[in-house]
Amino acid sequence: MFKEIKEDFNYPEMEKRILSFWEKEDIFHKSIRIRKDAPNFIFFEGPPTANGRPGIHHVISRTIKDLVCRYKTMQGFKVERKAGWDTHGLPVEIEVEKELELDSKAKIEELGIDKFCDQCHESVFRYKKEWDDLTTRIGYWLDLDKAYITCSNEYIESVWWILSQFWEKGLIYQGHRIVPYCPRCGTPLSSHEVAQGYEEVSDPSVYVKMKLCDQPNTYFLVWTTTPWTLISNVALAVGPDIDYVKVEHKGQDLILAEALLDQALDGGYKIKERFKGKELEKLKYEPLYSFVKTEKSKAFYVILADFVSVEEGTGMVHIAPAFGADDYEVGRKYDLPVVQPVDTKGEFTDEVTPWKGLFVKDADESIMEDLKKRKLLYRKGEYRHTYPFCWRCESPLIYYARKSWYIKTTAYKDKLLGNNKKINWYPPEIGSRRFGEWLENNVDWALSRERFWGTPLNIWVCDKCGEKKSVSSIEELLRLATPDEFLSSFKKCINLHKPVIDTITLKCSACEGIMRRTPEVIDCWFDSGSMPYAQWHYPFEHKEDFKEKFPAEFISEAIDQTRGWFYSLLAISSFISGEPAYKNVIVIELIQDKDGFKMSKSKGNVVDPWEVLDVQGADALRWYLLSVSHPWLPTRIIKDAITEVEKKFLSTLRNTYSFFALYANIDKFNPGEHKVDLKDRPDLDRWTISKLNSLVRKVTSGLDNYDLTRSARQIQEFVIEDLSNWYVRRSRRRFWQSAQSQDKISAYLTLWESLVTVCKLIAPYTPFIAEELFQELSAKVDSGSPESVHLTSFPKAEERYIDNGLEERMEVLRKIASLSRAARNRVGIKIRQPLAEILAKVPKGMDKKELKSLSNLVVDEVNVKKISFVEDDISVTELVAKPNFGRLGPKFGKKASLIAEKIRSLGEERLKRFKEEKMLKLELNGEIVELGAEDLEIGEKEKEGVVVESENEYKVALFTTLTEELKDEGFARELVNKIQNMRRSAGFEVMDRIKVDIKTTPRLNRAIEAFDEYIKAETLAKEITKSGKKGELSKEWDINGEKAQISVARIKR
RNA sequence: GGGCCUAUAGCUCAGUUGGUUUAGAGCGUCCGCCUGAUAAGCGGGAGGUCGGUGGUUCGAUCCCACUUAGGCCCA
Repeated sequence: MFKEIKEDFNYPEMEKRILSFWEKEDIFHKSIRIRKDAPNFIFFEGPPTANGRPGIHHVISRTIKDLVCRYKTMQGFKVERKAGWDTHGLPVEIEVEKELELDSKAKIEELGIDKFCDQCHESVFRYKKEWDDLTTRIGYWLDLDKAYITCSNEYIESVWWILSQFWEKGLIYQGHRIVPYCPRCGTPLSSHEVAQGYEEVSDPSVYVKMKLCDQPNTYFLVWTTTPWTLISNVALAVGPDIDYVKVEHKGQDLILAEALLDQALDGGYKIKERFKGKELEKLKYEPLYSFVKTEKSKAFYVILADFVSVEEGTGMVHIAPAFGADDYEVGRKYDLPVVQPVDTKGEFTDEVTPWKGLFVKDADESIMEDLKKRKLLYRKGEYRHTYPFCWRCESPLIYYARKSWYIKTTAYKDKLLGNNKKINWYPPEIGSRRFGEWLENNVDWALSRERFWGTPLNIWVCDKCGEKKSVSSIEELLRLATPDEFLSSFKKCINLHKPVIDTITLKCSACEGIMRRTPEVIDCWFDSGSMPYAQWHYPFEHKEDFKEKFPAEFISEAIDQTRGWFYSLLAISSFISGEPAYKNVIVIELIQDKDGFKMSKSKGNVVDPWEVLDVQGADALRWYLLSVSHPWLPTRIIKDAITEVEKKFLSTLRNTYSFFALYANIDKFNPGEHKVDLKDRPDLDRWTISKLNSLVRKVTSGLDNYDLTRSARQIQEFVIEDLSNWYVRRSRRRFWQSAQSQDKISAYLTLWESLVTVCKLIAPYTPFIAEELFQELSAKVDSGSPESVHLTSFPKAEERYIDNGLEERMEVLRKIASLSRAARNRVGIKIRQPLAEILAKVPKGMDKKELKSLSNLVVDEVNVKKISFVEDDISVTELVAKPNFGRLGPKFGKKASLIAEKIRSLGEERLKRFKEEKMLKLELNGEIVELGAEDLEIGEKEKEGVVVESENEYKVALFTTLTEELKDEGFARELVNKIQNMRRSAGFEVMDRIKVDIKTTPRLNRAIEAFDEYIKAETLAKEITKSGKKGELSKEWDINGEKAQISVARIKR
């Protein structure tokens, strides 16, 4: 028996049942085990950070990963899926800082770095269970037990090894990095943190004069909004191609950009000279301040920079490399000194005598005062702009140079670009545009972070001679370590994290001094980018695993990873292995709320995945996410739309199965016991199987090209339109017939084969319903069937079953059926009333004989006696002409109405000719009148007794004249319908035999006599009497205008 | 501020890479059909200045420029 689907069917409940089946039978691992000798399909799991709750946006990436892995498994690959956890990084620290109410680095140090890191470690795993639950619930098959964890000693050791490889090649160096820095918290902020704290403020806007060395009474006019950085000025930048002028103004010569003259200067001026920016290069000027001893030859001259614009200021940009990223970059190019007389609290150092100890921004006023006194201040005002503030303490941030370690990725930029070209990006433009263009502008990777919870940078520096050592393994660390009490306790319990690792010192190989670890940890993107190696603890263990499982065939993450994981994987693998770490990548856009806004806790528009999973279920959510829009387009999550998906697709599939189960159970039909060759099945069945195989072909090629959405839509289209709405609907009577004919068996087999194949096609998408139906349709009835749909092979398209001509002809017929229904609809003749004939015009070139053989389907569907096909236009309409009075009136005056009458009476022939010639001559009382194209409109009118509907190349003419015979049949159909309704409302069983009594008019009686057998067969009636005696149920009806009292009663067997 | 993505019916999306006729689906809505898949199924109608403005062109939803809104990344 096939399980019939109950009315209270509940998706989440079904899914949970399937989950426990998978778990009990270990289907996931079986699916890998049965492929143990198969070729690998390598998948890398991008590690999520488990210190926050998983959201609905995680469901989409996990669904896509799961889908591809399941598909490839069914395609015959061994697909191992090792889970991973990203555990380090600033977000974790911030979370813990909040929990422990710490608001600065000093507070963390006060608490103890060891305690802080312990807390971070714990925090990272706090939500792991929730992640595991969600992962399992949505059906994402992942090896959670074998997960790699980025904060484990093994993982860190691999990362160290990778870092030491960079070091060996001289690709790690120390420089400065300009970071947004909070002087109160004493910490740099990540860009994410900075973005949270922009506010609009007023800052000073000052124009300062800087005197040229070699020209008397001549000044550069310079603009800035941060006067305090003028103390650290070392150069002036101009745009090489910008036009500059020297003007005479208030008794002095000033140099500035021509475009900004009127904006910058107060009052009149006279232009004395013009030059391009590049002509100014190397011109020396006198420094404003010299608190910091700087070699004069190395600074205080004009440099060229592309970032200079003429949008505001003077086109002369003041350069202080310690306080601006652009400044620093261009400073490196010109080898400018980094002057930084500001301490970590944001206060001037002792060198800056007048303002020492003052917070830099508080010195602005006084500095401007000083410049004014020295007559170097041209003008000051206010400037409104957005400026970043610390999200924690609201102090203004300053851009500040910090010592930082870099990886010289620019040294192998060409390799990165070349490797990027080897990656298939979905969609491709991410690879070529967003990612590719960004790679073109690659800058060295700022590796270090001045934080606590991260992989410690493996570089030790000698106190005495500055010698540096990059430690590549734990073994090497222990070998080189200074033997002391710290080392002995370290050996007992290896912990590579801060602060323990900082207690380990090394002997300097150069000078016998003591080497201490540089205090920084590394960017956590380096951790995750190392996963191809570190997940295997390579090269210390699993060398074979690594060799087999690199690079990944496929990864998929959200678009915010472009500069994150997508880059770090590429940057590390390009150096270590010379290849990209992944060959195919699906980039996912972010999930938005129902109004297209991004979800955020503060907006309160976050959708909890469990709300959906507990109501609509995982399959509905998965199908929604994949079918509704391409992963790389922003997808809105709308709960009602998920319900729609469930109703539309999943329920249609379920109903189709249910239909099969209902009749198969009645007939005790076992698909394994029957066989009908395809060539012996009716056209409709061969069409269905052809469509099915076409579908398999399309879906396979879509999935092979990672086009998941298109394939989903094609499956949906097949199930709803072809299988349910055409095959089942047109075949219902075949299942209903009582004899076990070959036709009936064909119908069963065709539907069964289609359903089983669909189960396999959707198994990667909606693994639960696929399993549920497969269990019933195959696992239970077929002893040779695998125990789970996920252990089967993906269907292969049987090309020999695909009959394009047949598919095309069916399309034509469906079109005709649809037009015929529209025609009936328009004249209000219901389907139950048979009509004599339709005449159908089909596109040229269609084989009318072949069409004819299929046409019984339409004859039945639209209830006509005959259908004829023609290629030429159907002559069931006639042309009619309508006079255009708007034109005729002015043109002919009084004669207009006469002409109009003539126009109306024009014959078909003349109108046709007019249509071609666009001109017409009429004779009017012996006078010839000439009419143009716009004087009359030509329309079409249906001939009497015919209704025409048309669309594009199709046209259908329905003949509506009713003969008495047709009326008889209409009555009979009407009676059958009423009797059936009565059977059901009386609660009779499907197979019950009945007797019918109809007391009615002579006209209806005639019809009953004519269709006696038909009525009895349709309603399972043994006899039809006319006594008027009431049965179990009696009712008065109006049958097409004839009164009738119908009674039904069961016949006891 | 810079780069990139998105915008088509009330809603969710196709499509237009190749320029011209009537821009298509589903849901919703209205009307109707079917009736042993029935708490199911089917059809039809209405609904669009293809985000806005300007340009190129004989002709633009599509190409170009600008612009608005949303998103991502970077400053």
